[in-house]
Amino acid sequence: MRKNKGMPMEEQSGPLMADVARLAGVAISTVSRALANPGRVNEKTRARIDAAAKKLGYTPNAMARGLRVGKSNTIMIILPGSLYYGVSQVIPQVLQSINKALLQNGYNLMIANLGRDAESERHILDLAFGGTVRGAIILSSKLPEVDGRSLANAGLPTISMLLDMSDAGVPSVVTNDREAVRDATADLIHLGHRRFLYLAGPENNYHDLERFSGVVEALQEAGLSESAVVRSGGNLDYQHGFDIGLQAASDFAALADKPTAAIATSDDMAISFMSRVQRMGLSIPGGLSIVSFDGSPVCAFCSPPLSTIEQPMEEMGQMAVAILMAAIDRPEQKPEMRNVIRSRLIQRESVAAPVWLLANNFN
Amino acid sequence: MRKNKGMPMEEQSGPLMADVARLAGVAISTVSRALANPGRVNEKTRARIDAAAKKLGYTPNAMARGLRVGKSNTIMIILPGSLYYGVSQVIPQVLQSINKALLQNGYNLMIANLGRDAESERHILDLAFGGTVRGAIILSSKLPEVDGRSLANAGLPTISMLLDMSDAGVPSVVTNDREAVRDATADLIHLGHRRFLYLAGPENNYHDLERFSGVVEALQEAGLSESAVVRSGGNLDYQHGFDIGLQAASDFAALADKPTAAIATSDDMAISFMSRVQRMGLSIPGGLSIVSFDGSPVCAFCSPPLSTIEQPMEEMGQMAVAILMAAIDRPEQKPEMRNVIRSRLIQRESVAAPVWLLANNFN
DNA sequence: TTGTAGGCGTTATCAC
DNA sequence: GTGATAACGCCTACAA
Repeated sequence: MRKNKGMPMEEQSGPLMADVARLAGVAISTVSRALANPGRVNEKTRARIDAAAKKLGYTPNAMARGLRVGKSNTIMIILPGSLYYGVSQVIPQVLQSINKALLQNGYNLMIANLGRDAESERHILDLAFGGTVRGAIILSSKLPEVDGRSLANAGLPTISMLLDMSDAGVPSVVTNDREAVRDATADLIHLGHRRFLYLAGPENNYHDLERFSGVVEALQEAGLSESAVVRSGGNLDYQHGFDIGLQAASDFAALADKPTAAIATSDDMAISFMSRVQRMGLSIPGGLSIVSFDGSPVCAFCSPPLSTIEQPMEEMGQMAVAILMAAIDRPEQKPEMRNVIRSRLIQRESVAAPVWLLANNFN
Repeated sequence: MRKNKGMPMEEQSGPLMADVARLAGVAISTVSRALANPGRVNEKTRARIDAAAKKLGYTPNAMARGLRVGKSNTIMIILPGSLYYGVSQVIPQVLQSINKALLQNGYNLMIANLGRDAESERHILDLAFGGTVRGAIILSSKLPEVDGRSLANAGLPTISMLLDMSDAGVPSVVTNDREAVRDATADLIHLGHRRFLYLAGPENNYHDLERFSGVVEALQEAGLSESAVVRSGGNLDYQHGFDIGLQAASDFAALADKPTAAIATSDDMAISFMSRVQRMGLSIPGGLSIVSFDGSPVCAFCSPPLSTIEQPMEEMGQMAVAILMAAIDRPEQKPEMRNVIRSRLIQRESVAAPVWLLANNFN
């Protein structure tokens, strides 16, 4: 019989370490050692203990261990409340790769959604300050902060992914958006394009700033004016990519001096944009070239197949976890603040030289 | 100074309940009550305690509470290792809706991946038997089971989603796949189609069985033979939907007696299939009608826009959580074993009457 | 190499 | 209404 002073009514829980110890005829502490530190215990005792544990189907209680050692073994990933999930599979890929990498390090993954409400911030801070999690990977631009508490001073190892938060002191894993877009734009210029349409996500978002800068840099390098690019969008979230594309198609239709190339900042917007302008009678890439962003597999099956800049999510997830693990295990060692993974342009048939150049080939 | 007998070196942790008690000038137990059970404590004391807690930035330690009450407040979602993430956004939507619903009930969401390896099964069982999680939502057809332990007898409230596991005693939330496909097929028959191509996911998978049965039922009801449908695929995972579609296009090309309608069991396969057969010169829906499955938003922007059967993920997630909460809070009450949410066919331009019927309209 | 014992931070019971 | 106190299950410093 167990004692039951000060305890609530309880359904039967599984076997305890004490049960294993009794069956193996040793002290509890020996069981603990045998399980956690097999080297520090006699081989024969260890075998007896293992057998007993297996026989009872013993599983250590994670919360008791966590409380005792003052460390949890779960990591939280903070996803923006308005989660972007388009054709790009970014989120599932991130989750998959992070979870896999964490598992190999003995950690679990917990999901937290960061909305615009104080409630979701409070929840995340509870997770952080309540010792539930041991570290965080954040995919949102804002650090949770509400009534005095802030993730920034939770003493919680935190890594940012996709967005550069190194300014806020958070080590970040990002892609070279700007460079990739600059190169893609330079390619278009090289093909003869001189007038561009840029499809923007939410204005002033890190990605928008980076990617648009890439366009502008390419124009400057080619001696072209910034006025060579027309911006569309800026008021909708990436989540509404399809709507951005539709709006951009309207904008395009209304332009007197038509661009010959479009640069979309997500595959969603590229796809709906392309669909709509084709329906308007425009031919692609003949009448308009399109380059897009995200590297969604489905782009290969658009008509025409869509050129797109791929983001190596698998690699980014692995690196984020590696940096996080280092931050946990060796806190004294200052991590690299900005970690860049290279994007790759996947070239497909949505890009060609502009028609006027093909027609009168004298440039 | 804190005592430190038998304890490892420790970095400073946050304020404790004892600190709040000291600052408020009450006993620890009163603080505990004030925070968890505000009604059972004097209004003025409660206010003093709240103020003290806020001032110190106190956050209760979740593991200590969990250990004490013998219950955790996290739920795990078990995702298949070969995670299907195509254009359909099924997984992100599921996660989003489940997480949101759990949050409202005060629970956290933990991710677990169930691969084909014993290691991942062991990990999940550790979570279950180690008291880390309070319940599980499983999206995989196999219940983790390894060396004696099985999720089936972990005493862990478990709900299946997408797949019907009611046979295994697991309450399930599913869509009416079969019925939806039957109706869609009946529509095609009604339009005049008499010969069909069926694009299958992995053979004998629950979804494949259900959906193909739907096709066969419709044929039978119309007095047509089962030989009216040709199956393609069956050897690849849904994850490789694009490849299934490409293979189906080859199969289609090789058929002497061409089907006039195709039924795809995921949007991915429909999209790559359509892309490939169009490239072969086939016109859609003129030469071939296509109906697909998943309801991916991108289908609206295919050319032609793709008819697809939508799965209401949001609703399914909410129901799964509702049932899980009931299973946790009222274990004596037997839950409904099979919970069906209706799918909806989104009709678009990829479906039309077969050409021969349009041409000689005498049937 | 093994056993003893104290305590991680919280909550529930019991007594006042 | 409030305070003292004993657990929850495990780990580790220390003694043997």
